[in-house]
Amino acid sequence: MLPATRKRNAAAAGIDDVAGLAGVSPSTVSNVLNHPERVAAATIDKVRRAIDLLQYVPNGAARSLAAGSTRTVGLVLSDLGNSLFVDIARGAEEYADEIGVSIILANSEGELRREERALEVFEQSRVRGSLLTLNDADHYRAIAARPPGRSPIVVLNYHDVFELFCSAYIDNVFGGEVATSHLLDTGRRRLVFVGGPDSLQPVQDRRRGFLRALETRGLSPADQLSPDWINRADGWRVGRALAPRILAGELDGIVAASDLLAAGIIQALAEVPSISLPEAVSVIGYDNNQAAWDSPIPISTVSQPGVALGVAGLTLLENEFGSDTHRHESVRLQPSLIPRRSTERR
Amino acid sequence: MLPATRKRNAAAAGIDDVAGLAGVSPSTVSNVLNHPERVAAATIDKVRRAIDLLQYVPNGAARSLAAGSTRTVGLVLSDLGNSLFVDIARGAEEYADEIGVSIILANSEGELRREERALEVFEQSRVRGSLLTLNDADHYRAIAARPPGRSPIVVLNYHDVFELFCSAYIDNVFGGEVATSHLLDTGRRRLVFVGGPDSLQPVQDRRRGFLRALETRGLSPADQLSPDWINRADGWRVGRALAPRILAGELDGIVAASDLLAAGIIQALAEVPSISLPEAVSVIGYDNNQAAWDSPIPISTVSQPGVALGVAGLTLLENEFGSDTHRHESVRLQPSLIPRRSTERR
DNA sequence: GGCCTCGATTGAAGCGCTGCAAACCGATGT
DNA sequence: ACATCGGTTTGCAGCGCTTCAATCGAGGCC
Repeated sequence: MLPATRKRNAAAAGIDDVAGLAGVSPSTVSNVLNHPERVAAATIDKVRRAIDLLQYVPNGAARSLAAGSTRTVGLVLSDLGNSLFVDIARGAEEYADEIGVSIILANSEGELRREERALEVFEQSRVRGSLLTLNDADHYRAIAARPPGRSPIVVLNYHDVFELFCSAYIDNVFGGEVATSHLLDTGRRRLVFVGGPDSLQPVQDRRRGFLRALETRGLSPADQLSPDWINRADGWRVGRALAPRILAGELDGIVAASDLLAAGIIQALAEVPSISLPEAVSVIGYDNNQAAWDSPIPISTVSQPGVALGVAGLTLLENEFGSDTHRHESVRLQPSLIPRRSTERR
Repeated sequence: MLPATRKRNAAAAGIDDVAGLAGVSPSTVSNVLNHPERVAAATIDKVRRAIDLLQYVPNGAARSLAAGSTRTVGLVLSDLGNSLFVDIARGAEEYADEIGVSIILANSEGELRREERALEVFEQSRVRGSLLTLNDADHYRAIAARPPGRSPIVVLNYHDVFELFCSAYIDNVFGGEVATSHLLDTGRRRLVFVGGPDSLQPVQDRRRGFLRALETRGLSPADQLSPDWINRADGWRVGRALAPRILAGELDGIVAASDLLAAGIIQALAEVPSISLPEAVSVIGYDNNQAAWDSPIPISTVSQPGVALGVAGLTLLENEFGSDTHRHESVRLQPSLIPRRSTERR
């Protein structure tokens, strides 16, 4: 390893130093930290003062070793570029703060290898448990096949139908339905769904929601398009292709599987002077991204409760951690409609 | 297909169990893990087999307690929504992997309170040191005023002129210069800079680079605009305002302080049929965001070496950790030009 | 053969903290 | 006056691992 050059601070204060200064025993200092209710108010004061004075920072390693458990949970995020995951982190962190837990993050880039490695690192640091965002069934299977971990895992943003884990996810079918119903409610009838590929479970679900909403009212889709991906450029191409059909009156509403897609479509349509939005055609996106509100024509969208997802995940984890007789459960969260100008009634 | 039940391991194997199974002493197991060069090859084999068999996961808390140091470093990111920071994380993680260190992330949302809290959590887990991305001078001052930490901090994406810390940052003045020179090189002469507010140090620097590039060639700016912020919507407004001036031939090149800004400008201009890009006007952005390549007219941009920044930061940290006689240093990284269609020669 | 050397292995001593049971103490009840 | 009783405080025994000095054993050498 490294040569013995390990002293930065002359000597970091330990619990004994604090105890000495405060004139109590180390145990009492420990109690102040962990079970303040057992300690007399005056003593707490003395000890706190000593802690401040010495700038004592308890050694987490020693704490968790002695206590046999941590107050840390791991969170593996699969795409830091996606605001949904950032929201999940935000929610989990917020709630963690509340219950006095700390969160450590890891970024898997959606790669299975890194998901596994992150879980390993977490297990080494003896987290209480881990939250893991998952995208597709293959990863799910791989994770489930891991040797039974020491600490519970809660799966986020993926519906674990087998209930091998606790899971929390967002109801994308419902989201698609909500988006579609909104267009129907504002008087549109000739709707097209834009989104692909269907190998992405959320996209597939949104499409299913779209179809279900129409079916419920005895309508059928004007069309369904599956661009290669769901980015702005794909939307732009779709928009170009759709423009003539809009002018021909073939369709009056577009349900896009993502805000980027919707933004691209709107952008393409804006370049056609004879099409004015939202009169000629309503467009709704999905995700409540920056792209949606930060657009010349603010885009209606379906907002995913990422923050709530984070909170729900952590809650599940804490439950599982507490009980011995635990049955895995799934929590389903509902997305919500955010109407903006792009779907205003004409 | 999948095991229907998972139960937690009754008792996780410890180093003694491994030692027992392998028929050696716990010390030897420890040596296999930490100083394999001291152990006979045959013994290593035996021990490794036992470890696998028992699925032994060493207890990190105990390790770092006994060893007195960790192989973990903390990384505080100020904006997970910005791909630069995600790249920094990627770079740091990559290099960390290489040198056998693990990274724990925290998300500060650019809030000082959370930056401080994250550093505290890191210190409790006795990281080797922390990487901290900073935005503005106030935070820098607050962090510098903290009681001298036990572990070194390296500041990222902020030029610490006082050298209170090691720092690694990207040369935004140079970036602005490169962007501007590119427009000049492609025959544009009447350039305008768009970006604000100047309280963001990077924006200010980019503007300075813009001015410097012009000055070098004895030119002066056609104009400088300072929208409230640097998002797409701001760009869109700027674009609307600029359109008539472009038609009037007042300007033929736009240097935007961010890709979102550039994308907004281009979007606004695209709606004016008589302006065609990039013939009428060249636009260059900054950041190499998705917004830049994923645009109907791919946007030239200046790419920031986020990955390299992460690597540089971790390198600085490791240096500081190793040596006793350490002098803080700053590493400056150069951004690079990515020419795309939006600045093609007319 | 006895002695020395050197790589490989081991036992014991903590790392800094927490949990627990035991100890303490002033107050209360009889 | 003495036993009792909560609320507080304390001493002690580890938590699971690493480290370091001590030990072991197999050659090598005179």
